[in-house]
Amino acid sequence: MKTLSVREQFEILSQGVLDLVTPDDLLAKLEKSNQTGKPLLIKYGADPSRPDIHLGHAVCFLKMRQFQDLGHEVVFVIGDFTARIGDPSGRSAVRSPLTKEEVEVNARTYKEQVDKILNPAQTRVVYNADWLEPLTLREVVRLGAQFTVAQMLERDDFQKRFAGKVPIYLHEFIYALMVAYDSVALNCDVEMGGGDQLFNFLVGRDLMRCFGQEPQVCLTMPILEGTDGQAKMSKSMDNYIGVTDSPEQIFGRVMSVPDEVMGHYWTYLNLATPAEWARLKEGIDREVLHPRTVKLDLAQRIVTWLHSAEEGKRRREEFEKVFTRKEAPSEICERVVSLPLDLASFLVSEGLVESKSEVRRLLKQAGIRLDEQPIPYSEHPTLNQFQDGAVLRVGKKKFLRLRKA
RNA sequence: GGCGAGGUACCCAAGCGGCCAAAGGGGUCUGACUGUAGAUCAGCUGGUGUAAUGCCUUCGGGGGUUCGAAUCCCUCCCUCGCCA
Repeated sequence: MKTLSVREQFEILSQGVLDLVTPDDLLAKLEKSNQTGKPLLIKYGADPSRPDIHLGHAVCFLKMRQFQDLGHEVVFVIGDFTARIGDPSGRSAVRSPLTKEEVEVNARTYKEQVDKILNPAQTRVVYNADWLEPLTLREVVRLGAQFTVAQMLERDDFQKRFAGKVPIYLHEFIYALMVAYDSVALNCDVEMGGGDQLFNFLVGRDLMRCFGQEPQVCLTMPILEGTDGQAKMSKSMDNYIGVTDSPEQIFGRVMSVPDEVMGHYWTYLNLATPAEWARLKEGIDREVLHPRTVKLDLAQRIVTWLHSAEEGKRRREEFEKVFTRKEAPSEICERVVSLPLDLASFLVSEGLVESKSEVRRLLKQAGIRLDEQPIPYSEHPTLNQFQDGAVLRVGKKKFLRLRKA
């Protein structure tokens, strides 16, 4: 397809991947597609109970986009079957089952976000309940007969939990089989996901063989660290940057990423080639480039990508204004208030602070300011006067402009 | 089915009749320093507030003993392990 040779396609597609099982299979599939003119089917399993897409997902989507640009087709498998059953194993969160309607709403939200990165014309959405629901117990048991418990326990996650005496539920094995069966149902060519999915993908590969299909290529991408630089990016860790977050949020969150993982953001998100990043890194190490500047560039690039060049520039200026020069942001929510103002109740009702006790705590620690002057602690903090347009600031990031009635 | 070990706040984990809103660590948050990074230091970390040895909620659920229970008893639920 297009003007690129199979070899060139392969080079592009295999760049930056974490696992590729196997390179030869991918080459063969590309070759076949090239000859028959039939696009490859790229599968991606989406969890409809978590419709928020963040930069961690984007690492995969960008790779999928490359496939699309080479003429291939992406299929999102919405895991509505499992979502509608619910997952009782979650120790922390009790994942309650979703209704059909909720799944549909989430799937639509999902698609909208995905369209920011992928080409909608080459993106298909399917629901796995369509083929999982009709399976009989007989068929499920037969699927189970293809694998041994020892094979299942090979999965890193299971192994750790088993060793750590953390419960592993039987249905988790079954879920792994179902993900694999999705691949059979679709007869897909490539399955894509994060590095932690490799095991599931390999199960799919084996299962396809059992069904006499050409086994899928398993392609995983490196996991992007969250803004804490530690755990992988995820909503539950609250260390994520959503693709639909506001430009301001995105910019701020990127700036809070530790320097050590900044390179991953640059390279995993295709904002720099490894060579380009190496050059930036060298500049930082030789102290000709300030790491902050490199991060500002990064934040600007990401905002530009997910919003617009104009926003990117604006956000950068705004950031420098607020945090480098410590000025108030140019856009602040305004509230008309009347005096005297019960500060604690006001801050809580405005949602700036969780509770009145916290207001007290913040006051004690000089964390609430009026026009950059810390408000002194008192048991019943009351504002008796202020200049019209004065700026109330809570911590580093929350601002509110006060207007007189 | 039998035996044993467990279930404590956002997470890990101590406590095992009152001084327990519950040690310690991690994380969050605030302040200093700074580059809204990291490191470091200091502080905070259930709510309410006539400010207090007060009240309400919180030590798996329910019930009981007691002036008083995270702590003792009963019962139920759940997890882990060993043996069947």
